[in-house]
This record gives sequence, C-alpha cells and structure tokens, in this order.
Amino acid sequence: MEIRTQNAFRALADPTRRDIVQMLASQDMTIGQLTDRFDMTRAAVKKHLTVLSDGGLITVEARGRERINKLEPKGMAPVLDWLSFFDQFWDDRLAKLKKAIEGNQK
Amino acid sequence: MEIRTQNAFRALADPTRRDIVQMLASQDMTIGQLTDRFDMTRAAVKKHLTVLSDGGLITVEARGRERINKLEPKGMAPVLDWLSFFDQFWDDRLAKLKKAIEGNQK
DNA sequence: TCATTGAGATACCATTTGGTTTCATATCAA
DNA sequence: TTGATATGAAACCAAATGGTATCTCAATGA
Repeated sequence: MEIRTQNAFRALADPTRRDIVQMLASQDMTIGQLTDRFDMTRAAVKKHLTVLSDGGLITVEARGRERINKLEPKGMAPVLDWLSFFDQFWDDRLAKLKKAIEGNQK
Repeated sequence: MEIRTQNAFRALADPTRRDIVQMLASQDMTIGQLTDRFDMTRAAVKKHLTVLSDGGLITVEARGRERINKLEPKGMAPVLDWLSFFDQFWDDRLAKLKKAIEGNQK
C-alpha cells in the first residue's frame, strides 16, 4: 500500500538518479544531454529515467524527435510526507515545510 | 563519494525498513519484538536492521542477552541535507529545517 | 547444572537491479 | 528521398537484494 511513497523513495535510492534529479533542477534535458554527462550508455540512463518517472519525480514532454525531461517537484511530496513523521522527535518544522511546498505546487 | 547519504537513502528505500523506523519512533525494541510484528523470520529482520544501522538511522545497545534497537534521528540529516537542494525551486525552508535539526542534535 | 531464550552468522535461493549490446522507429535536414 | 540523429525496446548478464533454514553462542533462571 502507498505505492507512490514506495516508488518515490525507490527512485531516490540510487546515486545516479539523485544526480539526474540535481541536473534537471538546473535545466530541462533530453536523454542525450544527460547521457553526455554520465559514463554509461543511453539505455542505462533511460532505465533510470523510467524509475524516476514511476516515482513521479520527472515528467517527459515530446518535442519533435526529442523528449524533454523535466523535474516534477511535487513528486517529492510523498517523501516529505513520510519524513514529517519525525515531528515527534523534533518539532513541527517538517510539517510546515510540507505545507509550504504543497501550497507552492497547487 | 558521500557514502553516508547513499546509505541513508538506501536504508529508507525498503518499505519494511521504513516501517521499522516508524515502530522504533514510538519505542525502542529488540529484534524479537520487531519480528513479532512482521511476517518474516528474525534473520530477515536482522538484515534490515543491519542496513538501517549502516545508514546511521539506528543504534544498538546491548543489555544482557538482548539488543535494544533505538532510532538515531540525526541519521536523517544527510537525507534532509540532500533534499535541501530543492531550495532553488521553492524557498529556503528546507535549509532552515536542516539548520534547526543540526542545532537540536549537537 | 542445564534447559530455555535471545540473538548473530552462514549458506543458500529466487528475484530485482543496473548495466550492456543490438535492433527498430521516428523525425530532421540536405 | 535518404542519410543522420534522437529515442525506444528487447534480450541478456553479473551482482545486489530480500528472503529462508540451520547452526552456534551467550545469558538467564529453575
């Protein structure tokens, strides 16, 4: 249950995928552009992009023969939602953060 | 590089381990107590606890023949640190959160 | 003392994961 | 039209992952 949370956490579990997320944070990129920045094949990058997409962390927009990969910030919400569990240990800051993000996203 | 971040994200990637974290949030528990709450063997739970320990998310305290597993909240810091990257998209709340947690932890 | 209990370690297994190579398809441009 | 380019998809592979069963060890307590 709660497959969205699982898929998001799973997507963030791999260092290459976290790097992709950071790269897409600075600019939208095609698979080709991303592949240029890694020491692996396009097929491998594609697999990572699929996992990120399953996790709701990116969206893909077709433009001609290119596919523009964009960061989907609200995909992070389930992660922050889960992390807000730790309010019990600290304070309500995580909950506030989550609300702030949700507000920005709508 | 940045193995702590990788180990923490990896530890959180599995649903059983996230459940364990939540259980330990309400009270410290031995392996036996945790195993009672899952439909798997003690050996399997032990493996999850090892991954959580590698991720810095729990500590183990020996007491007699029992091992008390405790949540280690500051192990979450690398995760929050990485997530604060998204400041660029929204605002500085995550950075503030991170600082607040670091302050609470020292 | 010695049976019981709580835990760790190891060997084993099926599935998943992260990578490759290869081939197919669609779009662009000359 | 046709060659180059951007991507997708499938088959395959080694290693990691999540689980099991089994054995050992240490502490407890009657």
